[in-house]
Amino acid sequence: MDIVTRFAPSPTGYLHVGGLRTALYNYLYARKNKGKFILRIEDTDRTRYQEGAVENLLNSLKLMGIEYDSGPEKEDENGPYFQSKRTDLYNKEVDKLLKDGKAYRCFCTSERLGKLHEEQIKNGKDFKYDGKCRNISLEKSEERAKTEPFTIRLKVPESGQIKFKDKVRGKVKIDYSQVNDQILIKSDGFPTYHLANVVDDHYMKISHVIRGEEWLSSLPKHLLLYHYLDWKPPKFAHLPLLLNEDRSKLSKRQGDVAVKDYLNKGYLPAALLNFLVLLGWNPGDNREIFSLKQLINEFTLERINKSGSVFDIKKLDWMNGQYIRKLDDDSYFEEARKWIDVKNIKEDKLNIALKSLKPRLIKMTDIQEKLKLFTQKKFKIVNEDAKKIISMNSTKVVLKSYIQKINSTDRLTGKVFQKIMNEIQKETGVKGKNLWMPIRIALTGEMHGPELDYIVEYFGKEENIKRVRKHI
RNA sequence: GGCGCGUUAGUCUAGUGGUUAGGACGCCGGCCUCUCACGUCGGCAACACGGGUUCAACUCCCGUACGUGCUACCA
Repeated sequence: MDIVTRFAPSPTGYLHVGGLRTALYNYLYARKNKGKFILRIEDTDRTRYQEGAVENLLNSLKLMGIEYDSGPEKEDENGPYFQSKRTDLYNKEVDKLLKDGKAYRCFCTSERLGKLHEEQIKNGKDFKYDGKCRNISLEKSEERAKTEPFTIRLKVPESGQIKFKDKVRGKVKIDYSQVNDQILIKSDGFPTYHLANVVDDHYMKISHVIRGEEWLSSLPKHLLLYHYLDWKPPKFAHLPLLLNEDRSKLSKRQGDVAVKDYLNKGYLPAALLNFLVLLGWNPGDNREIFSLKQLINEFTLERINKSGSVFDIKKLDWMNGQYIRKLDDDSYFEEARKWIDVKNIKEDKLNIALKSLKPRLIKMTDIQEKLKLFTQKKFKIVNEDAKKIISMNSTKVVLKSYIQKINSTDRLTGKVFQKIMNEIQKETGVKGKNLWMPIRIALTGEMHGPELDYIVEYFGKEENIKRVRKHI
């Protein structure tokens, strides 16, 4: 069987990290099995549609490196890939259902439905449609349809139960008595998710539906639709939810959920992907760092787990740091430049500073702030300990000797600096903190920071002398 | 309320009847001729509870609790 998967978001805002993970799993499964990965836009709810949402979705996916084979801007014979452009198809199929008595027109007003719902809540009953229009004859229904507004509902068996297998959950069974006569076509003529989804998945030849757990409860409706239409249903895999820290469903309230937010904050796409793939899936051994290519190789549906996972930003931070350090220097320099705004610094000089920062970054947005240590022209020593150290007697001795020694070198590199410090230690007998800290403080004003090699080399001979002289 | 699904450390997870319950993040500590970070080494920390089944249950069954999803003319 040919493997075809799909990601089917609705254009109601930005791409959500949970959506990204769903897209990723679908993508990985398709690529792993040399199948196709499709993007379909589910825009049947005109009230929730947001301008620019589709462009945003496409753009986010692109930035994350997830490429689809068919979809918007990649239309082919199975398209169009916007549900709003496929209404004829849905109507054709629902007509069949109507004729076969598998669906029926419902003329109930939303007022009546609202009242019904209220009563059911009050009486503690199941919240279901009461079937008032269920047995209107087809002829009468056709007649009334000419003058009255209506919806079309799925005729769900009144008793019995449905059993099915989910690739993630295993065997699941649900009583039909629990399943509502779902509306298939809304009074505005547009289909609901349930109808459109099944029809599209069938005609787009989807072999595996990999989607969020929130759909598990409505799977009976979908399966029933496949059965009524005499179609072979695809395989299903319902993914565990992504959760907030308090274990509720991941939401905007408790932090960022848009993929763009994370990108803007300086998380690398590869790191975000790597982090997300591990929320609900594992390779079966202790490895944690994976490139997209490796993931394609390793991914299996069988290793997706059942329980929801908390989106732990601390681990994302760690992983992003890993990815930054893993970058080779040239790619790192190139990436870093996107995140900083510096003027009048020569490239190789800037690179020295950047390199010293590389092991210290969590997010790319950290760079600008950390770079200040190098770019600031003036500073005051505010730390009390630093003041103490800089005014010690041994400090004067060390600094004097330091100036003397760098005066007689032509180029002050990190290596030369190490040699000089060695000599100073031997000559003055000062060592450890008392030897090194004076240089650091004189150069930066701080007690903490990157390795001195880089700082010394960055400033060069003249600037070293200038800064150190002030403290003798 | 009903129904579905889930439950190994604070978090992500490995584990499929007999293990000193493994790894990762975080946290704590040692080391890395200055600091902080990186790295490295080590440490703390978990099978929700109660019944079964079995010579033996984290593992199988039932129940309870808790969490979560659905119960829309939203997806």
